[in-house]
Amino acid sequence: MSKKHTDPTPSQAGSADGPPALPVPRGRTTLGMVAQRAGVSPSTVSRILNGTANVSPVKRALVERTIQELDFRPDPMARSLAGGRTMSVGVLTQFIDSPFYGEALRGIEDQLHPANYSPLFVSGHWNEAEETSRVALLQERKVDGLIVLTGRLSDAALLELAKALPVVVTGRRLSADNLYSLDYDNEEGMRLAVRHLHALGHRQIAFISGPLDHPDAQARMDGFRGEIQTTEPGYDPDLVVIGDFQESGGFRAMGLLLQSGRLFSAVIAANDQMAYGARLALHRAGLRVPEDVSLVGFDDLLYSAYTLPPLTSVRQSVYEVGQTAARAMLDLLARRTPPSKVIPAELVVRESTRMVRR
Amino acid sequence: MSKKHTDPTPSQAGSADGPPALPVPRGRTTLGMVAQRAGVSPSTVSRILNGTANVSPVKRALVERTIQELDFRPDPMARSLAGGRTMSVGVLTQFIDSPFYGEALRGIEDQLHPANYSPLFVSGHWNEAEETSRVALLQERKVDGLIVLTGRLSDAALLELAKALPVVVTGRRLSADNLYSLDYDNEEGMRLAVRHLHALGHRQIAFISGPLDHPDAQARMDGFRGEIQTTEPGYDPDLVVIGDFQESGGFRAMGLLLQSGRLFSAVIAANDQMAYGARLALHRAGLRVPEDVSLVGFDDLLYSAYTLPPLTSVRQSVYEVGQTAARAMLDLLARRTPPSKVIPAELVVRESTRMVRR
DNA sequence: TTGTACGCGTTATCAA
DNA sequence: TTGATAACGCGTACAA
Repeated sequence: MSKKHTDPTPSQAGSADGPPALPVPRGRTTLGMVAQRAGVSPSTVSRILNGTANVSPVKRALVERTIQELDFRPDPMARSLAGGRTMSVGVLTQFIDSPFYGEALRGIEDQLHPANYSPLFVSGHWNEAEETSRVALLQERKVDGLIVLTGRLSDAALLELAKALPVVVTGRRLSADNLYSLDYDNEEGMRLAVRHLHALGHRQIAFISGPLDHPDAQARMDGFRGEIQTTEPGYDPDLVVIGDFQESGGFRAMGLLLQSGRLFSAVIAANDQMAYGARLALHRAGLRVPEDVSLVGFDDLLYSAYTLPPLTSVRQSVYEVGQTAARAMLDLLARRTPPSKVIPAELVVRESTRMVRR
Repeated sequence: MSKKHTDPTPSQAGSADGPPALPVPRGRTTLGMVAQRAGVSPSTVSRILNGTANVSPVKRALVERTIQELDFRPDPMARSLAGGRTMSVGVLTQFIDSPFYGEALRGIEDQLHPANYSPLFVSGHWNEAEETSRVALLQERKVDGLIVLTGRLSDAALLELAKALPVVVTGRRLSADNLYSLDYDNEEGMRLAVRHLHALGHRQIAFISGPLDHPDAQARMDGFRGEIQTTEPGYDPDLVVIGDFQESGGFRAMGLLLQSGRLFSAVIAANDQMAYGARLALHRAGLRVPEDVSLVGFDDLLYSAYTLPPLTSVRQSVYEVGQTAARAMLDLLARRTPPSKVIPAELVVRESTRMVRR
């Protein structure tokens, strides 16, 4: 009789006290209460919850009904303490408000939520030390898995992590047990851009690169260089300038290009943001896009369809990358082998490119 | 002698095995181990950690040193289970990749982290039911506090929540114990925009509103209407059209405006994204900005400085909103009263507006 | 000021 | 198949 929680007034929701009232943080139904009410032991309830062992169909049904009635949901914290899952997966991104990776976050969220997992977002700011400490934080929080969006962690560090928990990493080609890597095809995307311009008759193609210590930037640069080398005048280092993946960097880079006096009829920016900056610089210099120079971006941000002129850009659905990463994580978590999948790059031709002027 | 964890090999970090190796998830140092090593009771360690009671300076120093040596960090889960804090605060936003609220998330993150709190981001998608369920999820996860970025929860729901945990809301004017609300001044911002245009001689000013069931949209609409009513021709309902806060909606809205045959020399869009769409529609119609029509946006997104022409827009530092909200939360958590602060709106004049043509 | 003992809600081990 | 029982790591009455 001295039990603490007795008669836990089930389902008292939906009374007539106003609109969608928040489910009253009821005196917290516990697993023990369910067990008691169903007349079974706590272990049995736990087993049913986790599918840890076989339970007789009758008891299972009974317990499941009771769970419904009491609207019982296991406490993630208690679960974690006891060595179970936290139903959360850590997501290491670089800036929480990145227009590029942002879509990936949404993809992850959209996939994880229906599976009852919660993403835990942390930002590494493109700084290895910071990434390392954020990942440590995630481990403290006992995430069940870790999704790493590119970033600067070493392959070795990732491999090491994969020994402790399932890891999904994008922007890399790595192979290991408990580790799934998902590389989008930066090189191919860049090749597409070069070929497009080439087909339009452009021969002097300038390139605004991202910072080369940035994995995406390096890959895109490789793609550009590789493809351009197979064409007419070949690769010309004077036609490439390094930016910082920001609008301002693109602006400055274009300024440099213009100053250099080198001629070019087209420009590829390693990302859309730099393309925006470059476009403004061209405008300031009295040059029109695409009449005077063609411009190609990379990423196909949402805005790019609405810039003036609408920007031709290389698209690799980052949203899809996020979704795929999350699904792979779910697979890993369920001890299934995720299907390998490549996110294709695709060129979206709009109005910033046209046939070279003769 | 049958203790489980003995001699927990302290600080084995920084050996010569490669670059910034991840701090080996050591066999987890526990509070008990600290206590044992320092020769005090676990409770004493706990008290020092939480400042729960007075401890003699000598023991305190000793324990603190031991904590350093062992690199001990309390387990958030265990802490939560035992009724302590989780050192996490829930953040309800609407879309994790919103270009507008994204900056706020960064502001929150930047403030919370140094204080050792982790944000837990969830998205409500402008859907009251979803917001409610996400908040419930946050409560399950036992967040210490809750930051709500605008959204559709009722004031009543918020007030109810504030009884259970500290709450900070933006985009609202609410007052209650344990609740801090932070309203940015949409109305004033809109007034600024109208006055600017008016000063340039514009009299026929069209307005592209956001969806009116959206709090920000309503406030901005109110601001526009209020100010325009005090001027020359007054408020003309035919000159306002409802958009959806997206580029595409701005595009369509401008199309409608153009079709209507009504004359106007300037347009205000309730947010930058719609301004982008409107600008493209104007372009398609052969109208130039600002030569033929002046255009003003709202939010001053990062891109707006790089659009063609650079967009005149109303700025209210969302980053600052995030920071302020987070600081207020920290205050609430520490049982201090947050200073009331208003985030001022400011007009950033660029090149999309000019004197009306006569 | 300090220590002991218990409880938080769950999972895991071991018997039965 | 099921049920006790012991952790998990920490906070906190309560006692000393």
